[in-house]
Amino acid sequence: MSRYNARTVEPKWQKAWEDAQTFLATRDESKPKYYVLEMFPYPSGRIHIGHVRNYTMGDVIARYKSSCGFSVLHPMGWDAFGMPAENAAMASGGHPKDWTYSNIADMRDQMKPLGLSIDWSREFATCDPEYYGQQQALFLDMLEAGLVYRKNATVNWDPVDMTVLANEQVIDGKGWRSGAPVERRDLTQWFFKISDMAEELLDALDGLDNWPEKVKLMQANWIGKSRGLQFSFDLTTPSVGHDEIEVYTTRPDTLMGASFVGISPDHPLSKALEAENAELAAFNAEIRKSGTSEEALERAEKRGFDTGIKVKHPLNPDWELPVWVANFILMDYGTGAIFACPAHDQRDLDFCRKYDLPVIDTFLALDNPKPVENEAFVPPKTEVVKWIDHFAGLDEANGQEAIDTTIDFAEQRGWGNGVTNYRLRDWGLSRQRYWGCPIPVVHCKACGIVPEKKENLPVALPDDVSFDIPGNPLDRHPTWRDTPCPSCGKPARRETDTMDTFVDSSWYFARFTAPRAETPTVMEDAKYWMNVDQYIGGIEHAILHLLYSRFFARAMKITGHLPETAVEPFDALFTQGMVTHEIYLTRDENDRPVYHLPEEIERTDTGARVIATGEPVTIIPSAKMSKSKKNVVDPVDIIDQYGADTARWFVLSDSPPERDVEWTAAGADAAWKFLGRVWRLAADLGDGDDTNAALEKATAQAIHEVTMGIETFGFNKSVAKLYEFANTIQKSKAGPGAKRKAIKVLAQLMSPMTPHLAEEVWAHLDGEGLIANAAWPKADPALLVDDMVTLPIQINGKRRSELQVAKDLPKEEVEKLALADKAVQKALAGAAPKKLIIVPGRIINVVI
RNA sequence: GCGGUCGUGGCGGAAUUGGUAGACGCGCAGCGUUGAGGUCGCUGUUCUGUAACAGGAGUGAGGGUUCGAGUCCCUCCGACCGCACCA
Repeated sequence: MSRYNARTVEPKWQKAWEDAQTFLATRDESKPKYYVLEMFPYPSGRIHIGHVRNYTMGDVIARYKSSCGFSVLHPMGWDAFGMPAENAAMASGGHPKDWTYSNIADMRDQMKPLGLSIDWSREFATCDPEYYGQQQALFLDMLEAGLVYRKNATVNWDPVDMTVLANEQVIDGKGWRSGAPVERRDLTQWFFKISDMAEELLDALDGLDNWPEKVKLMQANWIGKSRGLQFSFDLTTPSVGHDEIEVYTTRPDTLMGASFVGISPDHPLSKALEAENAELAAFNAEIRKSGTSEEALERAEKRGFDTGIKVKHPLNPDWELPVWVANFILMDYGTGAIFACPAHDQRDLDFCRKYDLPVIDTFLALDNPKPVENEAFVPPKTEVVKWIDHFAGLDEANGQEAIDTTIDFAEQRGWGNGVTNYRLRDWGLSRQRYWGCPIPVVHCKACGIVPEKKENLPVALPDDVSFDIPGNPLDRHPTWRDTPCPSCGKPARRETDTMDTFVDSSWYFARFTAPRAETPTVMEDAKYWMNVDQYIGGIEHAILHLLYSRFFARAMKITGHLPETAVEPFDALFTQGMVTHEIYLTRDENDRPVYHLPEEIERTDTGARVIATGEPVTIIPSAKMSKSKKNVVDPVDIIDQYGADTARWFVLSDSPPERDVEWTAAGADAAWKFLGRVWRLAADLGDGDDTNAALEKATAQAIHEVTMGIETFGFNKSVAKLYEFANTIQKSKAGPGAKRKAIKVLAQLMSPMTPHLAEEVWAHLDGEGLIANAAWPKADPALLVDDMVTLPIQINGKRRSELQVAKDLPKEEVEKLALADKAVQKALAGAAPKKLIIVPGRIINVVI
């Protein structure tokens, strides 16, 4: 008996596929197309077992769809711009370009042995000038279409390194390298007008039937549509050129509970007051010494500064409210000014308790009408509450009714307007960094901002740069930066900001349809291949990447680069879970954590211990893989040890694809053993004309269930069914002819998951051609129906017995049989049942 | 802080979407194969209980709806993802 040897078998079939160009995507108008895409990786240099899971899922779909007669596009590329390349250059010299391309080469070498059905002829990296040049062309078209503009925006500034910091580089309000407290700083930056499409991006979510509900919900919340009231508070005395403060509120119904008016430290009034109020200037300066992330702002302790200015309450001119500058008010949302109603907003309440401001209830709960103390009363907008003094005359009403009534009231009397607002802000794309796509514009003293001419694209990054000085090397590059104005020809300066890497990943899926074209896309190809039929990636991209891509697809339609039908570029989305691994932890003498590699520990009856020292180990299960925690599984090691099919089989087993899966050595071993068992089934098999009805029925059921599993992204269920089917074949007493037929189907059903083994089995059993090109098996529907069913009998909801009946036995007959059942007889003890529930084909419940 | 998700045996997980909880795999136990170990094959395996049945308990905790709840609703606890310059 020959042993299955993945090490020789896998490269053999990979070569066979390559020689036959099996996975080359061709635009074949005679066939339906299918576009499978997994989110492309960042070229860190090492593939991760999470990549293996992601790409294997896509590969299963791609191979399956191909077997079903589709012309499949399954491409791969690299999300290759970004900070890690620059960080590497700063840390250890070298050039981001060399670092990136060498990483790509390494990762490609690690990926190819997985045997993925990828059309590698379409591969590109976003840092290829051929790609980002087309991105620059897109940018210019978007600029012309009015989809891009400039405005001021706040960034994290490291005053020591003299550089802009990303949010992740700000740790506890300090720069990660310098340790200096960061400051907020205003810069003029480029923006995409995504907020203009807020309504459209929100509405269109309804049509995305094959997206996870949770992703749509997260996007809807992110867009954050709200209707509220915009109105002004008049200052009692005009101050620094301001005589009113315009506020936006989503709860105008609580206006009688107003306690103060709050403005953002960056509000124009606050900034104007700084000039004459040193104390406020100091306060604002202090507040600006925090990160710009929303999380940092919201979590910061509530702080405020009383400006001394007073405003009049719009409903009662005798009622004066103080104006405070408060750190939790965002200048980006609404008007950058609010009125605070502490009784019905926890943040406002915390603030008022801290600064001893009044708390006024405006409504009370019907069942528990207690005044607010230290917990704001914030009922759902659907809950009916009792109003204390509603100025528009409400008594008992729910929040939504109150809001609507109040807006109408204000509009009728002309002191306020109902306004629809969105939380979604415009997308700032400027980055003060080298390793990104240059923004193709020129700053000319005479002509202002001038787009680069398309024939001059790409505006390529210069290679002769260094990273030994902080800041953007483009900014200080002597020749690249200086360029003649495309309009007047006089000396001018290039824009030295580059684009956010989210731009690169917002249209790569479209580029894959014509990756070598001299325009961003080619309409014929885009029309044939778009949309992506199945997109697969991590849940961490649920909001930004997907929202930006949806925006870009619309922008590309407007600028003529995508057809109208492609404005929602991803027909179906699947978000897969992580691959996790246990962490092995001990503590050193100072109680600091010490992490151990799996090979450094051994299992004991009670847990595990360090082999070298015998020290007991704490095992943390299901942890995200991280180098520093020493729990990373390298796919290259797994492929060396077991082969790609084992790794592929494992990552599809056990966990549902949307959930995390824990990598275990024992699980990998089990996968490997199973593949060996399948090979042995086929290896010594004879031939014959014999048939076997039971095996044929099992085969039909396996085809049905495995296919359903793949169609519904239940790969773990397909895997379980394949185990069962293999067990059935193994235990079957059928002759070699019948078994041969069953095993060939088994190989086909396994081929999307373990393609190398499947080819080997197929070839061994004299299958025709490559299994990759064989048509997907079809189940005989007649073999899928059972004539008899087993009905469980419950007594008072507890299973007590069961009944074998013909599938179509009339209800009355089932009833008779159920009541005649021994367990039922015993429980009834001669009495009649209170109720008898019979769900045909499902269950019987006798209520006593 | 805000938004979203998840929680089932010793472990990973299944459950036709409100109808037999624990499929399938790991681990463990017993038996067989093997010179031994591993491999391989067979049998068993939620807990409790029993000689064996019977019986009882059971899906993070508590409550509710229902003939019937892992699944629906409410409260709480824990873990994870995102928060606009990480990709």
